[in-house]
Amino acid sequence: MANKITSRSENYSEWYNDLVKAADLAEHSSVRGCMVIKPYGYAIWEKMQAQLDKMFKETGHQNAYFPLLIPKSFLSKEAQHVDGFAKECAVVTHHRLKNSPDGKGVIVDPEAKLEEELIIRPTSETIIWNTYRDWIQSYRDLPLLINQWANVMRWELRTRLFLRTAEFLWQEGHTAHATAEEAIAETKQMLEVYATFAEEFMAIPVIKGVKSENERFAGALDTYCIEAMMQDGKALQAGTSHFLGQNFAKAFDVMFSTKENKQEYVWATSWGVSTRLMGALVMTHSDDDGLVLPPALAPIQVVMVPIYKTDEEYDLIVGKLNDLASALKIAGVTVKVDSDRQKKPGWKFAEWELKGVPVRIALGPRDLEQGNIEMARRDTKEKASLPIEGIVDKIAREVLPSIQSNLHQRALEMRNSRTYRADTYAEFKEILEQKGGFILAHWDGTPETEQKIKEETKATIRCIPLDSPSESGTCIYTGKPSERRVLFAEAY
RNA sequence: CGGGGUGUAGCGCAGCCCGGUAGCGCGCUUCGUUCGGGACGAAGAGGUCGUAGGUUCGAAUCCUGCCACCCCGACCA
Repeated sequence: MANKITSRSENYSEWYNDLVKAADLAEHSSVRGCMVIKPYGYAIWEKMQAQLDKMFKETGHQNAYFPLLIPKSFLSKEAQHVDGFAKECAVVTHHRLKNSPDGKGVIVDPEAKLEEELIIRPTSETIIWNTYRDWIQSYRDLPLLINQWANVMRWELRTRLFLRTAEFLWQEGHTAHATAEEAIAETKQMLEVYATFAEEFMAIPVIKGVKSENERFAGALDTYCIEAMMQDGKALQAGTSHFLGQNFAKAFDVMFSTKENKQEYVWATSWGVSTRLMGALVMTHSDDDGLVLPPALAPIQVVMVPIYKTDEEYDLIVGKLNDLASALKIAGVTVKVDSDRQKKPGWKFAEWELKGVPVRIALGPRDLEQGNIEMARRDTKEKASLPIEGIVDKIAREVLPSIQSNLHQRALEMRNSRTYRADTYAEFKEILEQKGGFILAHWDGTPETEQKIKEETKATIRCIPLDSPSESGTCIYTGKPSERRVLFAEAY
């Protein structure tokens, strides 16, 4: 094996790092905490972007772009917001370099100090709401539905490829509305968009819910989220949608005239998903042999490997594969014919498995004689010899959709088998220590109790699931009354 | 921010304890043979040993400072 991957059972975290590098998704850069997203990884991100962008536009949003740099004073206008982000901001203080006196390299020119420092955006609420003040005068300007694809920077003390990097790529939607009801509806709508995207395209089952006060976005009245379970039983927040109330409108003085010509503050939402979704994709489906990609997001859905000995055979077989590839492309399938003559078939099989290509086709003289072709599925590792006749249709209509739904099903079963109900604190702790996973339990609704549980067990409330039925019970920690179970887990 | 680790060829590492002018595997280049699960042979190319200073006739190796990155923990809207 050229690229050896630590097995999941041996060390899940090492497996993840090995896999991200071996599958050529990303690598560490020479900048602390910042990664280089490699072409294959970026291609997956582009597929995600394309789909999400389409869904945003279908729900009436437009893209725009705001500055990377935010004046320091903006950040402090919303008190909770600055509290949440102050500790992880990169700050621009100067605008010029000059040759150092000793002639070795350059230094920051002390004379080029900025009047006001600029913050590299950790998120764009402040710069955007400062801009919205000029864009919104009347109820006729509302709703304002904007999305931005951008990079942001949060000076994280501990980083991990895709899951938590100092700089990451994301989209952030920022909308403005005339009423609270409309803003709340928008918040929920975007949560649905994220959930649909996760389930149908990423094949990741998610739990929709509301964050507790402790976990809420800094400056939001409510944070809605989707939570997914990774293979090690830990939770990963896969997307958030915030109802911001009038907090930012008040901080940035964004008012509009109603039909009755009264001045009112605007209601806001923001919502985002990031390259962290790449980490979720890896940790939901992949195995010890490498990446496993859902067809909907695979940059290459079908790879074809020719088997041959002579030049004549090579020409014949690659020609045949090219024909099949053309037919598949017409059927809407993305294909690569791996016609590299330097690499042997065995090498290619291993390589494309590592990269998670959903379907692999191999064609050799033996198959050709019998009118057959070998097809292998990445999800189940099944290999089958099938008639060439009808193979295009079978792959496009049957196999790829089947892989997509199988991955989702498998992930759902994994999650279900590791979701528990706990009625006592002892039970709760035992599940966390011995099994890990999601725990549905009663909670008294106070931040203090949540904090205590977190300190003692590392588990936090991932969300209050939207679909959790009301059920009276008592808090596992304090014994106080509770009306519904909430979702606890250790989180990434 | 606390603890640990690592910086030597594109990548992964050995050499350091015990100082003598740098080596292995993969990859790369050329040629030939191979090709149904990570082929083989031959010939090549490639290194300011993180950095600054010190000790010494001589430093990748010993000493001191600095820098960077990684891992574990705390933190993480």
